[in-house]
Amino acid sequence: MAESLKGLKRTMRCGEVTEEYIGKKVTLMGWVAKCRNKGGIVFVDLRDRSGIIQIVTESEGADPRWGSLKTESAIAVTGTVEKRGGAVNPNLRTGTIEVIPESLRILSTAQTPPFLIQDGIDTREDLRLKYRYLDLRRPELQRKIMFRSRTVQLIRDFLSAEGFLDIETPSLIGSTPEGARDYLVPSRVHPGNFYALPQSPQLLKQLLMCSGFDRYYQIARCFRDEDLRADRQPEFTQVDMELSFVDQDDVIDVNTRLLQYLTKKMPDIMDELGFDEKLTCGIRKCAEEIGKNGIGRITWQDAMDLYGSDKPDLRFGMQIVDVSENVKDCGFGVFTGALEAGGVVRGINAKGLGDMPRKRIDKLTETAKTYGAKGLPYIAIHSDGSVKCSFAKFMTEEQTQKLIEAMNGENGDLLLFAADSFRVVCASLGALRLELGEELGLIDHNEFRFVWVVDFPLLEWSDEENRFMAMHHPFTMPYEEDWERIDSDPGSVRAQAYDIVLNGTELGGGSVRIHMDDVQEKMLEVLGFTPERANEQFGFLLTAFKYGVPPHAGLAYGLDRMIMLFSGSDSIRDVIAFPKVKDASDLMMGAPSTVDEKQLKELSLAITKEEDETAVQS
RNA sequence: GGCCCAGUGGCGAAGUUGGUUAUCGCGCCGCCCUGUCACGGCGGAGGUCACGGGUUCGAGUCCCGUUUGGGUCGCCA
Repeated sequence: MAESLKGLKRTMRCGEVTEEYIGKKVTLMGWVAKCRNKGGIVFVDLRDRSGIIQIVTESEGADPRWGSLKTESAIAVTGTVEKRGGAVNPNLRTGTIEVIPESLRILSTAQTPPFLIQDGIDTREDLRLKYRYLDLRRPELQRKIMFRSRTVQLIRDFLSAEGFLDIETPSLIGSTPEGARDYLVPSRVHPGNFYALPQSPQLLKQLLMCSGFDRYYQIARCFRDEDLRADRQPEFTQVDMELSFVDQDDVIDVNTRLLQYLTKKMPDIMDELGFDEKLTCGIRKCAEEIGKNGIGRITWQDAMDLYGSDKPDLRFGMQIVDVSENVKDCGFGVFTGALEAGGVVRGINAKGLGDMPRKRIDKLTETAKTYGAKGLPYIAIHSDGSVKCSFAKFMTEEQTQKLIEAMNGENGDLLLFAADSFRVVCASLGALRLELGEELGLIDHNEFRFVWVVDFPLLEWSDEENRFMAMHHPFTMPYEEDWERIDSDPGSVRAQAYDIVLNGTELGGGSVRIHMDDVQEKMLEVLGFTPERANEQFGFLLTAFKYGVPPHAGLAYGLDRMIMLFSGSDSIRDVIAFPKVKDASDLMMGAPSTVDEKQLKELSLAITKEEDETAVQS
């Protein structure tokens, strides 16, 4: 059935054939996307990664197999390019030409695929992932994967021109239990000992700074054994970089220029690959904006206060308003109670939703509750001017009116409030803001809005651990002027840490690192490390820092997220060739799986009975 | 670990308060068609309604459990 390639050379890809080739002989190879057999004449759409071209055969003397080709078979065609004899197809790049074949080779006949190889299909994700190699044939995914490759090349071009060195760091490293759960790899030669796969090359890149490679970057695979999300895979790729003898502004500057470069270059690539014009246009607009004005900065505190999030979506307003002052003397216990407990009372104004039905408000309440709010007090100002306040009986007419004024409430507005700890209020109002912004159509999905979020807190209190934890990581440099409060008020110390945020998604983050040993020692002490444990875990780094460490700082992007956002994808899985599903398994390869008893023995591992039974069952 | 959503021929969906032979579109197979490109026409095959149990005279439909996938909270320094 299958024929060989012997004596044939592909001359170009399908989409690369242009009118210039009219009259010339070409050899094309690809997949049968569609076969339209009209009886006396057969049209075959031949597809490869570059696009589709039409092959036309008339019955007189043509290979009869043209009329009965199986879709998705791999074929080779030699023939002559001609101007179309019939109507042109304006939807196709090769729509004015076609190929009249001389010879056909069926390189491999395809079975009927389990789903259609087309854009816009609505097939179950698990089926698509089981046959990922077929799903990847769809033009939509082809475009995204090729866009990813081209973007990585742009990143390399830019960083290389800026003097960054691409240096690889190992994947088998020591485990550092701070932060995310590690993926562990058992050692055969050291029974009972384990490597960890890197969560990021953090410590290694800092050591490269000690070695004098003052500008480093790496497209680095990272691993975190945590639950998945639409924008989170257990195995993902970072664009990781570190610079010596620089401060925060230097890092932000070079990265702003990187993003300017990328957004400027991307649209042409996307046009070439056939992306949606609106999306490309959105990126062009963004490039123009940040090319002229750079990328704005917002402090972590402002981001939290105004948007309830450390990754604010700036594509729309609906800012959070603090009304603590306005309600501190009212009769509503929920408000006053929260204030007495050291919390805050804040609200958002959903313009135009004042007539929202009660059921929908209940749904919003559920959203607020997911984020820890105990309820959702609201004032609905109906379009006829009548006011429905869910806590009216605790308020005087005057107090309610003042509250409405403070919220800039007008007829037809819905005012939603949260009264709780700062954290809960931010989380719930921030989530409501996003939900309502979407509902009100305030978010333009072809718009791209960057922002640098700066001045993160150095530490974050953990109830679970009952201690302060590093918000970024334990090597993050505090602001000098805040450092004196490290004992008296550790929570108020700000860090020289920064995130780059795009449309409400954290694209990347970084910090200036501590290069002074007294600060580092104190930091580890505050984090609850005994000198012994610190030495055990980071001893190599602390020692290295004793031999002349340059001041250094860096940043790492989530490459998958970056590609996801710029390609207009809803899920990170669309821009990763072989992604994993929610429970971190691979539906195509069937990983993870059980292994031979022999392999376990070599690794000095034993599976406990209970898990063994589960393994046998599956 | 919690919560929410979904699973009906190969694919996507419909299926009413539980009621005869489970419906439609795409795909697939056969025949016809010389300018199609979402080709068209005629005909056909293809279903343990995710799995297990229960309620009922009767379950795709109701209940319980399981499972698979998605979203999300926790988690992700």
